[in-house]
Amino acid sequence: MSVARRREREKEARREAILDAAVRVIDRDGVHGLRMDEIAREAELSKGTLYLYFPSKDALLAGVAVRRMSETHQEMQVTLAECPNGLERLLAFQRGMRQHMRDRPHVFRMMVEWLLQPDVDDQSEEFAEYRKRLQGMRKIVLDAIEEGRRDGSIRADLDVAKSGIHFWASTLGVVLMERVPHALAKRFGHPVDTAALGDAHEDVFRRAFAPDGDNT
Amino acid sequence: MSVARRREREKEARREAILDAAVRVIDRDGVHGLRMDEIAREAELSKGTLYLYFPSKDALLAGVAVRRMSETHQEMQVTLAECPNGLERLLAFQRGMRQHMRDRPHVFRMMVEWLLQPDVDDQSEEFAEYRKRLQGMRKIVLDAIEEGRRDGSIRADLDVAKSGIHFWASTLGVVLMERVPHALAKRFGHPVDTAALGDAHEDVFRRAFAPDGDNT
DNA sequence: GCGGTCACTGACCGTCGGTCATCCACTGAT
DNA sequence: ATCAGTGGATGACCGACGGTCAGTGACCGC
Repeated sequence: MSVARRREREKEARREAILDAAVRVIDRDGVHGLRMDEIAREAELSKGTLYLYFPSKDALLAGVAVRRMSETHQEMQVTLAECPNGLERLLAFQRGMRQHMRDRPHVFRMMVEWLLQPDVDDQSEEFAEYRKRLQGMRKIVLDAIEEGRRDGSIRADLDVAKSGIHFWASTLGVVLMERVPHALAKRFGHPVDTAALGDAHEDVFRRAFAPDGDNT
Repeated sequence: MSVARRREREKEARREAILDAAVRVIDRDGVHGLRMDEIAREAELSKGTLYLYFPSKDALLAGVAVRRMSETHQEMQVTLAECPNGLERLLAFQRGMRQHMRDRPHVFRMMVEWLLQPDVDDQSEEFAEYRKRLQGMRKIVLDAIEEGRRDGSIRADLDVAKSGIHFWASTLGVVLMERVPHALAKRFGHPVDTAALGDAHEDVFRRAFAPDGDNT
């Protein structure tokens, strides 16, 4: 009775093919204005079929996001392992996040955009997986701060949870502004030096987290 | 020939009435899922009429945003004037922004959401006005840093433009996360202490911007 | 009172996420 | 070989929503 197994394999393959198609469309046309019909066409399937594999557009996008999170996570493990202490690891994490957003601007922009939407479909399995990955990311931050406190690279009087969530929040802000230079220019009326953002970000947290009397 | 003048007055009044209606709808139902039909119904006008006064939904929202920016700006002038130095003014500005977002969660959330949209209609007069207000806000930040450098409350070796844009970016991140506790909880799988964000934010910049050797 | 203007209306359009009646290829039992 | 049953795939269709425009009527100057 290997038919059932083959069916299952094919089903999984098709699911992956749909995600592949979605990534191609996103990389080609951007996330903005991403249409299910377009993904269907790229995957050479009908739109209805997409809904056999994903309960909603949000779920499909969550599937794409999970892939990207997974890639980032893997790439970062190497870099993070090389860091001499907690503070450096924290800063490397933030650099890694920003780097990855630069590599896949559309995909990451998508992740951020629907992160802000209040009514995202969060009931899907895909979303549950996405949540898991995100928790993993967050754990990296918390662990790095914790370790930095132990190895002396970060002030011992810092509240880990508090600083962690704030580091996460401000990094989100930096990434957002780095990734929308065009929108920024529209709003501020002239180009903005987004390249400086990363520098400033790192410098600020280096100083804010350094033990007292250590302002290198 | 006062007819023309009266017409103009009435036109302005209707425009304001539409904005009033929009604000009421937003305050009642939230920005999410805001429909032009709903604004029209609230204003006791037909949808077509809205488009006689605003070229697009984005423009109408920009009109609402301008109102809010104006309110914030006014309220903040008082507080800012009382600050003893540049650093305190900078921090007061950030507190003011966060405070206002707390008072008008829906409206401010809207501003942020379509700030992230790449294809917002930015050709309208309303948007131009919005841009002007935003530049005003940004100027407060830059001036505060500049003044802080002069009065010694902020490190003299800071690059004003660089630090300014970063302060703006990270404040944006903090505000975003403060304002979406529900979405945060969804993603992190448990409630997040957003109240701590403001504290941490202030603490970080106090330390990062303080002159060397001054870690109070 | 009459032609012209102007604000206003609401039925209608195009787009897009999502649904469902239907079809068709394949399977396994007879 | 045949055929009922299964399940994957289809695409026409729906409803929601931003935006449009031909038509209406109130008011104005003449």
